[in-house]
Amino acid sequence: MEIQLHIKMNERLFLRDPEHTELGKKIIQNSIELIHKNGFESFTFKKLAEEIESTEAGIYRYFENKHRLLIYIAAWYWSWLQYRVAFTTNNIKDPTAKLKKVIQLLATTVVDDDKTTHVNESLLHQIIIAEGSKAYLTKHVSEDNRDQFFKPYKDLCAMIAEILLECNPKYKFARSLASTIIEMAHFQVFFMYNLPSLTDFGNTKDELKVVSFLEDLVLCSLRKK
Amino acid sequence: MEIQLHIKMNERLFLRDPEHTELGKKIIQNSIELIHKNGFESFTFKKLAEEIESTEAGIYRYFENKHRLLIYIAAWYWSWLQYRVAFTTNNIKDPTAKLKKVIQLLATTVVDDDKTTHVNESLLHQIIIAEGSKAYLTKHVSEDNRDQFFKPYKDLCAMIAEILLECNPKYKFARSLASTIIEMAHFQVFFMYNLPSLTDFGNTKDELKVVSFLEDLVLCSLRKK
DNA sequence: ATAGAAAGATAGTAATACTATCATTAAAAA
DNA sequence: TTTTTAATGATAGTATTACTATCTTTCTAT
Repeated sequence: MEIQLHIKMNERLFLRDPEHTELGKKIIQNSIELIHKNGFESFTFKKLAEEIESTEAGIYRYFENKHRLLIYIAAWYWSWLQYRVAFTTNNIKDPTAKLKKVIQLLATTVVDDDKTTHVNESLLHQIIIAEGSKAYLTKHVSEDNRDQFFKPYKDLCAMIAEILLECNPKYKFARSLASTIIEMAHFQVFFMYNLPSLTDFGNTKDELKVVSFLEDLVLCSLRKK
Repeated sequence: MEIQLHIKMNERLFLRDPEHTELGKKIIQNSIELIHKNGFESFTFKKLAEEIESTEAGIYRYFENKHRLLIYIAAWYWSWLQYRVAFTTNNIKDPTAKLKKVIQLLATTVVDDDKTTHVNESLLHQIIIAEGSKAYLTKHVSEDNRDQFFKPYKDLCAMIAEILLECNPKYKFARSLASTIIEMAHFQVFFMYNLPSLTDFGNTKDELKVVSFLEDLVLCSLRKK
């Protein structure tokens, strides 16, 4: 049995749908690899074109600019995570157990998922840790938000907030705690590897310790007082 | 009585010390204004030169590139915050009270401090919220870290971690919680204004609610179990 | 009076971030 | 089978960015 996972993306994110063509898929796949390798700042459509043996102009037919492409792959990532959260927590009754699953999904290394051929989820996860915030840390966030570019992120946040409220319906900051979990699952891992003294896990580099920290943080907050 | 506050900066951050000359001070002051106005992405040394009626080449005598300048002003900000934390919490015995002060300093709007003439702290605070992470979210973090560029941030984090340990010496994640407080004090404010559904404060836009959230988060975690 | 440091003026280069145009190929519709 | 259309390739060109280099002028400390 072969199952293909297809994520329907916001059409305003691209000029031509990259999922529909070979070149499009190559663009996604190779931009993930290039951004992972050299970072978003030094990533250019020219370099990408050389990598896939196409032309710069060809890539501009798919994406307005490299920032849109970043938003695209970030949105894809958040959609995919939401699917994984839904899948993983399905049939689990205990909201605390659900929460633990979610934290683990967010903070630990991803293994490449064969259900999507042209996306290397492992690299993507690392990209989002290091570059994801740049998708919204711009002067045009609000416009981009109006165009619904961040809907997948916001949906995931809302989903986690619901689980938090299942744990404790009286908790007052469900959304903020949800976005804190998401951001910190990534930042603490980034810090652990790159600025270790900002964490308590620098010597072991063990992602499971980030999980412990977040579990402790969240479960304490939700405990009824 | 006039008191001047001077922050000694890491010398590797600049080519010529901007605090020592008129042009240097103008560079700092106006780059803060320009980055605040148009964002870091669209900020260039050319535009800055026009603004201060100097030349691009002149600015390159002070900073290697605009990213170094960003690190510089971020480092200045973190040093300044550390000073404020030390000043504000001085003579307070109760560690919980200290903590509350710290959270407030981090999350609420800054009023321009006359002790420093060439830095508009209010704008600076807003810049760091929106652009601060870009200082370290790069492929060359580790090198920059080796050059001690993030020392002020790490010192502040360590200082907050100490207060956390005063509250509860058995708490296991003091550094990670400290960096979480710092990051979230900024991100939650950013989200509140720009992606409100990621928070619980979108309708009121009240920074004090971010303070409440963080206080709740931190104090729960530190409570002895 | 003069040496040295800082700033101004100007020029130039390679790379980036695009836009435009025209030809070619491949697949789908008539 | 022909015709249309969609996608791609090839090439060129522009404005801006991110620098480096050089030479002159101004100011200031000795």
